[in-house]
Amino acid sequence: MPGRVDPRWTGATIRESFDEVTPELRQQLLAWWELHGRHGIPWKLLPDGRRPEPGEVLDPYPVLVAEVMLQQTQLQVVLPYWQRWMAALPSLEALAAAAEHDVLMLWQGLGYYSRARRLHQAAGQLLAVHTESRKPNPNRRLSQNPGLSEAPGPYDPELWPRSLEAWQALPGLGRSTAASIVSSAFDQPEAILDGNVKRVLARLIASPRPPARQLARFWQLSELVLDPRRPRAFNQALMDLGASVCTPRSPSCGTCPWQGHCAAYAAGDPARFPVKDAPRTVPYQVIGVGVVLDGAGRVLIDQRLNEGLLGGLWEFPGGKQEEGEAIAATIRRELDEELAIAVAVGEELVVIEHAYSHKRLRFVVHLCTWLSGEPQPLASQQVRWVLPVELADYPFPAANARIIAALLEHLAAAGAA
DNA sequence: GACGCGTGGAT
DNA sequence: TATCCAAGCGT
Repeated sequence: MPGRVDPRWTGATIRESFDEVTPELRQQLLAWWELHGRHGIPWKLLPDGRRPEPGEVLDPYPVLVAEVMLQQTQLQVVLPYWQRWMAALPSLEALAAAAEHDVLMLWQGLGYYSRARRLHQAAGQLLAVHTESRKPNPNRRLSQNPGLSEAPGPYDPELWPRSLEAWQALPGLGRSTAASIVSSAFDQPEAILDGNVKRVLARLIASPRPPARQLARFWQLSELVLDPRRPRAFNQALMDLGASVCTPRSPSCGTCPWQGHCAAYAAGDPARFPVKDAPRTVPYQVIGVGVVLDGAGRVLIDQRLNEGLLGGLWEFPGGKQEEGEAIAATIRRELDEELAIAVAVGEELVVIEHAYSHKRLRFVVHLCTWLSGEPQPLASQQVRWVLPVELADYPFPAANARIIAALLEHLAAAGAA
């Protein structure tokens, strides 16, 4: 039954039901937020720079872009990417019309690249629905097409869904991102559940189990505490609290508006929450990489498949070193298997250690000379010979960006000699 | 429900 | 330096 908390959640200072303390929790958090919250986030302001009043609507497009960028990514990292994106693709129409290549260029360095491609798809879907609904349709009754008589807002209200379900149906948008969008843009009462909220709530109730194993209950709890009168402000306040006060390592409980209600604080060791599962050991692999040059000074790159790691980005070809295999042999074998070319492996260009979320790689990069075979995209979307100066026009993952830097240094040194 | 999926900031 | 972890989603 909604509106009632599992008795096991009740911590030392939460003796009755949550229903009785939620008004106080809301008031305390919002009062704290007015003084200490992050109020300058650009996509949460009106065009004139004012904060929106309760119920006032924001343009959903900047919010959509920001919320997808913010998935598993900190605010200060997102900000410059969002600024650059909005300058390049200032509208949903511009995004939908953009080439995927340009979308990935704007996302380069942010990570989780499927987000960019799915956001691109989502823009196309939103616009396709809109275009379809605008087509004259003799079978559609007028009453089925409301909105045409509504007063025009600062954005096209017909273009953007209001319901959580419609947003969540878009690629790359799950419940939390969809809820963030509708609560931010429309001030609708939908609960969110990101890392900040999980941590704050886990401490509030001193949850003995990892949030990931209690997702339904954490969603329910986020719904319970949400202030339905000021959902936009409340959700933002909850995240700000987690980001600035209820931090992972050493929370500043002395300044927390919820200290008096926090079961983890009452238990004496708030940093013990949220309880975590034991971390998985990440595999370690050595990758042989070939920077293949032809006689015209061009270098060979390929575009990765959309599925899997770094999908859609470009790279220098290579692959995993096998047991007992010399790295030069790895490079020759991989370029034969994946590109059907023969190369002579030359000097080592650079060695790069790089950690992903789920594996650690050591890239051993060698300059190579192309010998024979027209490169084939046997394990990639496409392959291309480009001049080194043209590498800046392709989206590369972070580790490959370091290879490019090393290559340009090498060429500059060779040219100067 | 577990796992794959990037990168950089903070400590 | 090593580790944690971030405005999560799709499969």
